[in-house]
Amino acid sequence: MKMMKLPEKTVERLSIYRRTLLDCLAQGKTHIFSHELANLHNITAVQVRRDIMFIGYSSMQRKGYDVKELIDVIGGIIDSEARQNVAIIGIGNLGRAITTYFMGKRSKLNIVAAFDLDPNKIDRMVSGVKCYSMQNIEEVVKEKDISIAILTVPADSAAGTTERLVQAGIRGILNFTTVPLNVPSSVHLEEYDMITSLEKVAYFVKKQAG
Amino acid sequence: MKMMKLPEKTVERLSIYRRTLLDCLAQGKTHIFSHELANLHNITAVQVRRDIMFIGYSSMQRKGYDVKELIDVIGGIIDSEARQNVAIIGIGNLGRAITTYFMGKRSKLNIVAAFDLDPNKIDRMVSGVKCYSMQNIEEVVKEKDISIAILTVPADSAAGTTERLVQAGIRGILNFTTVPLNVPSSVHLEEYDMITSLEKVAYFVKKQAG
DNA sequence: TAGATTGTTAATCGATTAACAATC
DNA sequence: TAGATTGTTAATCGATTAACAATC
Repeated sequence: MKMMKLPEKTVERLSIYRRTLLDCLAQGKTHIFSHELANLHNITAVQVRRDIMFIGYSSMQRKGYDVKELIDVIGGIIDSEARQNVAIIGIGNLGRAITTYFMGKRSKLNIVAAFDLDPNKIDRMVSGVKCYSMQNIEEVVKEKDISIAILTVPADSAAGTTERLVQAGIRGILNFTTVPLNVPSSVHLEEYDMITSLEKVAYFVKKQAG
Repeated sequence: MKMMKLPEKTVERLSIYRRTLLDCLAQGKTHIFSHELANLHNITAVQVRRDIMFIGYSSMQRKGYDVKELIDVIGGIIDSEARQNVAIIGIGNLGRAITTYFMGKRSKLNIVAAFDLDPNKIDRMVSGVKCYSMQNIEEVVKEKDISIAILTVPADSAAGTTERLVQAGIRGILNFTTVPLNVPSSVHLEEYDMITSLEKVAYFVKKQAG
């Protein structure tokens, strides 16, 4: 069955629902109503139902959604069938924070390599991941079949490193640098800018002061 | 002059434009066309012009926007007149990464305190910021007039800590934990979820594989 | 049944883009 | 002038919400 393209926001929420559902399961909860799931995320029950409609899941009874089934259905939609290998590019404070965060959490996404310039890190394990030299990006990406890169390098090397990742055949990049990147449309790019987030909070806090 | 409410996305882009413009200024560029600014961010020139229209700035000549003036106008819109004090709650890898990132960068936003449970950090400087005990959140927030909190604590203490921050009178929270938070509407909440971002990249990478 | 809940269509809201007159 | 650029209105697109029939 070929799946229709999901709205971006729905994909994001499905990822979040799944984690909440896993918590519910761990607590022994077998069914959950749309309004319960909605309250846990400060959104409306209609939105939850619409998202679930998109993935074609139905609850059958009026007892709410079956937690276990829903977890599996979401997994079937957003997970890849095969494992997807991930690399951290730049294993400084941020790189280590992200790595520590993910290690052992998700089954289909595996952080299989880190890259850095620091000779003290190269060829060692850092936060549980083998660190390679930046010089070997191309080889290691191919050798380990890495399709996704998390970019946590200093701003001045962001553009150059991205160029090399694209050349090496990476398919998706999650960019934590404050440099806007240019990639071909065949590479999926997700950018997160901490400074913007903080300035945004500051702006809305100021506004309220009115 | 009372400023009209800006769209959220416009606020985000203004923050990004400003940093690009500061780079341009540093490179001695005095004027910039809408299409140049657009190309630097992979967006359209129309969008840039519309954002600039929102803040009521005009270029006067057909020589593009005056870089310096535009920086100032954006600052006048998104910055607070007074300084805004920021605290990092939880100064682990992520907290340190963020702190290092911001230190000395922005003039109106100041990270003035960190909080942690680790006795080795309390009452010391960590990444250039004084670290206080979590037990003293309420006092220090008031004493130092902290209006914004960056939440980088472990998931299991996220909800409790948020409760205390709200009680202490915080006005805005930037949440990096994977726990969705509940705050009164008077507190501006911005959430960033790394796991969702990575799962989203993975989903779209998979899709392309078709 | 009456009440709670779901799934879905239509309406609304917000953000982006197309189109174009005005300006230098 | 002709060409490039801007500022702005109208049209489009995408996401959320309101409304409601169907189900248990």
